[in-house]
Amino acid sequence: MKRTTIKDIATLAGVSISTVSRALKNHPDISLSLREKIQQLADELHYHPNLTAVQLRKQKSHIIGLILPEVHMFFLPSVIKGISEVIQKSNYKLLVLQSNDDYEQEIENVRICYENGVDGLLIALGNQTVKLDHLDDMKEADIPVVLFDKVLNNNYFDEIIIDDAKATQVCVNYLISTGCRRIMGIFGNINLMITSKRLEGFNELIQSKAELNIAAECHFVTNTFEAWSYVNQAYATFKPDGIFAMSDEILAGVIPALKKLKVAIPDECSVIGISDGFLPKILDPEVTYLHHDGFNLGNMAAHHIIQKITSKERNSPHITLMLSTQLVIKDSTRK
Amino acid sequence: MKRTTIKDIATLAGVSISTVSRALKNHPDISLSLREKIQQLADELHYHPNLTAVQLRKQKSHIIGLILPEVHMFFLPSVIKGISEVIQKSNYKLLVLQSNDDYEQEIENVRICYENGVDGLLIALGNQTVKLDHLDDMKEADIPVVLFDKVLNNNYFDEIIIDDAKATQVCVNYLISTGCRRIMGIFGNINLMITSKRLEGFNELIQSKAELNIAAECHFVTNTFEAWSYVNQAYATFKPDGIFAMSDEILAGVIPALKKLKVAIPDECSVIGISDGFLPKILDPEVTYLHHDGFNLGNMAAHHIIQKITSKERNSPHITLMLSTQLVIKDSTRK
DNA sequence: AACGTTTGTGCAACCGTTTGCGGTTGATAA
DNA sequence: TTATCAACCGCAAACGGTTGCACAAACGTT
Repeated sequence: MKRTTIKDIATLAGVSISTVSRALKNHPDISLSLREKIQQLADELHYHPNLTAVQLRKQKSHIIGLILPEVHMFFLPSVIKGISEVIQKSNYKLLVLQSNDDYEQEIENVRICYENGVDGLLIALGNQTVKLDHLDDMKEADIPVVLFDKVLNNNYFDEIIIDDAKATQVCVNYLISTGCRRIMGIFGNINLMITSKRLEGFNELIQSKAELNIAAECHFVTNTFEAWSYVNQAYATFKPDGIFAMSDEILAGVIPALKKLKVAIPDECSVIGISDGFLPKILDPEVTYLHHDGFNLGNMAAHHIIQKITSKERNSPHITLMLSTQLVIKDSTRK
Repeated sequence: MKRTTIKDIATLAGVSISTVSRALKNHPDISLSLREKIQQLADELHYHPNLTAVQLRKQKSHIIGLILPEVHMFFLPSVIKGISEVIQKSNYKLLVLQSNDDYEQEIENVRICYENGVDGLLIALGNQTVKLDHLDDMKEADIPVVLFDKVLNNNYFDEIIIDDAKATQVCVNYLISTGCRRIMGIFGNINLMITSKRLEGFNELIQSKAELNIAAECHFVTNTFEAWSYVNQAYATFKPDGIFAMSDEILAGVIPALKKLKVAIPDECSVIGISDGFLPKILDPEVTYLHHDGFNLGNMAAHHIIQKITSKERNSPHITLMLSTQLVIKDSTRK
């Protein structure tokens, strides 16, 4: 069955399609009686506007592209939720694409967004991405782009992140303040700016505490399982008394590894991480973490892109939004 | 800067737009030399087709709607991943909408999908949904719809699920076979068919083992925290020696609660659940679970909807796809 | 009676592509 | 020379709406 169009209504009502179009959006030009008649007719015929046609005519889609490296259970679900909530409330829709940490795929995804006429693009970069050339078309077409979480230094596209270096320092500093002197830092993929910044913060802090003679060791993993097996294998040799996990994904490997090794947390070894806040609740013992709220991040990102879409001010300068974070102290660290 | 259209290319090449259109898709009607010239021109101008226009003309969007009750960290991420992977490989795109377990919102989301001209719809129902009237427009417009995970009995729309009753029975039966005689079942929202089926399976099994005189108690919760607090409060009074958790979300509350109560798992109380398989890896002790693979579910759902979209056979009979499951035995249950 | 004004509606162009059909070439065969 | 036929390309309608503008009728004003 073909869906009913504005034209069908026009024929039935004996008026022109422009009249129907106006009547359906309550344009005061059309007499009230006619408006009501047409609206009722539309209801009866189950009329729904064809947004594709509207899109074409109005040259805007009310669609926002969301490109993610990968959808896994950590952090991203709350980000998606945060984004989606704001987007839907503002009558936008979300085109979600996965890049699988593959640069080619990411390029492809940007292209898809472009061809589909998204009004804006939210993107978290994959770990192979080292330049932003693939966003050039967006730039030229004046389509707002906001980078979040996994970003790259640039002076054009806005970004929403946390102060990674500082966040890391807060964590490590807390470990030190509770007496840790042999600290193991476990980080994600080193290609990501999020990782290099956190690593930088880590190293800086350790150096600034040179007088305490702290032994530190860093390692990079790409998923929970790698984190698990690294700790499992390296714990005995380095014998840390404190471990910093830069993300939930890593944290989820660290704790089980320590438990398998029967290391007492925090008596033998403290654990701290940067986390969304949910995982710590289900791990045993509860983990002390720097709270990095994914939902909030999603909210901000969505609000920001919508604001950029709506505002005429397209040549506003590049800005970086820093989210605030907060240390939540639990049982995984000494007091 | 306006994006270049087929018309711009036509003007520059001194040919008509139809020629350009054909040349760009390598139509043999156009001479090879002209084709190459036009394609090169298109490259230079960074031409990208306007899919909105194509959509309107061809009357198909290559967009598939995905409606979810809520995006949380359990199960759904792998489902999304599974869907997304297949969809993208087949050159489709995903419009993702959240219903927040709100019926009105779900109706709205279906409407959005319809108006945006999705070629197909994948939907997991919210817990308020008791009828499928909101899918009538889809039915009339002959747009394929596939229900997955959270479904409702019906004889029109295809569904992809597991055999919930049987899955539950496998779990509970295992508990019994290892000696449990006081079994606590913790289930999700009772409005969901997924819950009622599992509950049904649970009760049936208990009854079929009447000669063993098994004490059973069921309770319904809506999230991890509720599961946690229920176990925390009800454990002492019922004193179960085995707990069945119907999902990851619940499992994530059960284990921490038992640990807080210092209940030895599995010595004092066994735990078993239906799970995606990831959570058990990070909980301590590792949980025995019936593996319900979200990624696979996503894959199947995506394949199925695409198959329905592509096949001309629109009046094929309603079918229910049952996914297979497998019991994975770990430390949380006695051997 | 002639003239603005308001009110209500229709015309037609436009958004960017696709595609059936028809027309123009030049070459080949009769 | 002329009919035939590929090969190659353009015309124009169509997809389903939106919107500036013209226009007709009805109304009140001097």
